[in-house]
Amino acid sequence: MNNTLVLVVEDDVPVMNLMTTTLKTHEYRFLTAKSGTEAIMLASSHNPDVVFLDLGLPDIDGLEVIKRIRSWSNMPIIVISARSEDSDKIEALDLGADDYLTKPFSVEELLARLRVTVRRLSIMTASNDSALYINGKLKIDYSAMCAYIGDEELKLTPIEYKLLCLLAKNTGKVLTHTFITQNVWGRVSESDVASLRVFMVTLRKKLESSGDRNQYIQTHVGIGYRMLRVDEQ
Amino acid sequence: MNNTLVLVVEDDVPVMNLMTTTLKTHEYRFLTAKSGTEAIMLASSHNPDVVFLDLGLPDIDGLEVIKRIRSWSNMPIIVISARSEDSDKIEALDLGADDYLTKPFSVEELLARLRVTVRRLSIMTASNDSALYINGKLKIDYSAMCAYIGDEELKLTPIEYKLLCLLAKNTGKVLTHTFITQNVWGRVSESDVASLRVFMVTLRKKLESSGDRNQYIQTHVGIGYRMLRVDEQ
DNA sequence: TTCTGGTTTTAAGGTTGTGTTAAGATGTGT
DNA sequence: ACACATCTTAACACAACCTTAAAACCAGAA
Repeated sequence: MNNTLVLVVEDDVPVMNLMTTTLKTHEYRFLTAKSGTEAIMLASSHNPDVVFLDLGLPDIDGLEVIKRIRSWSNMPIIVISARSEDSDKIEALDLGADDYLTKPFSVEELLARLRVTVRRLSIMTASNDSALYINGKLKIDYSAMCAYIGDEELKLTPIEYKLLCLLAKNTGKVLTHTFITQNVWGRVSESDVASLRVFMVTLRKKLESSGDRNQYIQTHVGIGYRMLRVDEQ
Repeated sequence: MNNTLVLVVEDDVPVMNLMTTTLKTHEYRFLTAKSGTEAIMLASSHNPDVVFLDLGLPDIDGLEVIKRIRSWSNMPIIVISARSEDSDKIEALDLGADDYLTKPFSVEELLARLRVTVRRLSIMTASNDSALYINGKLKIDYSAMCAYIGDEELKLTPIEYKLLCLLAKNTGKVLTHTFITQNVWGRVSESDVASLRVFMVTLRKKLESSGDRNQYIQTHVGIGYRMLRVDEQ
């Protein structure tokens, strides 16, 4: 079973079908978008592992889609385009695309390049992430998606958990409001910052439960929040 | 100045020259190998950032070179080959190549794909590293958005922090009042210069806390301010 | 010395940002 | 449809921060 989630952005229905059936037969999970705005929304809300992006979209230019996604994420983007000029390739690659295939493309090559990308992702995550995060009494088991204070499991909602992980993975760094909302909600609107504040309250309360009086999360006025490394106690 | 080291593996001298002169003009550092065995030796001894690999080599098959390198390293390998069959591409990519260009290739595209690879490398390493400014006891961790005197963290307000960074990034240079206010407030009004003075007071006070008697910030009457480089003490 | 222009320092509003609560909206599973 | 959990939104008190003004200070020049 393959767990990779691919976002396919393509407005031409036959091509789209070709890609999705290919992905399906090779047991990839996938999402589809027929326009740039839809693509950006899905990319932010579902955080796919890879994006297949056609440049010729009905609404926004594909290059603009790359730019928007790159403003908040480094997710791999494989461009699949009918434009075969060198200048098009170079522009897309320099804007942040990871690969560029020209139509008509070979399905087998597409799959091979997808495998390259997935392989690279696994190398990156394997080397950087460890499954267990420990800071003071706080523990996070990423693979189990659980957090603990001491031995007691925290009952966190999905957003609270995401928020805690984001802070934990950046322990010591100040994260701006917009960075946080982009990574948690995948968008930035004023109201998200208000929500963020509410979540910080509940998250802090839960962290302080079980009599743990450590100050894990620090506020930076006008900027954002930071998770502190805490001494054992 | 570009610090990326590229290993170019190619037995055809004209093509080799094309690549090396291209790399030279774009200020990449590079090594060259004309055979598979030489390539493997150089790859292991110099640990290049990227490998350009021609598949048609006199001694070992290029695919074998990929296999050997992948047995101990994940360094990016960009294959450049005369074989344009899909099956060749797929085999190379599945053996561990990161990209595949067919000859004759566009120099500009090669450079663009090199930039993609370098960018990806920097993303992988940048996540943990933090850009650090050090001057006497003063430290600024830009990625964490924190400043320290010795080991003690300074509690700076947003404007104070911006101001300190601006001065630090221009250590040794005198910055005019208007330059500073433009960069901190994004506008220039008379009152901002008054505010600037107040901020200089508080900033200096915070820098002098913890008994650090270094004079970091110098006043230039009628002009502006300057951050001085300070001796260790 | 006194004056002058620029700077430092202090302190008092005024503005903005944050924590907190609670009610309403949304979603999910039964 | 219902109950339940979760999320969003709005409101408000409080804290942090910024601006402004005014006084003290410190040259150098008359």
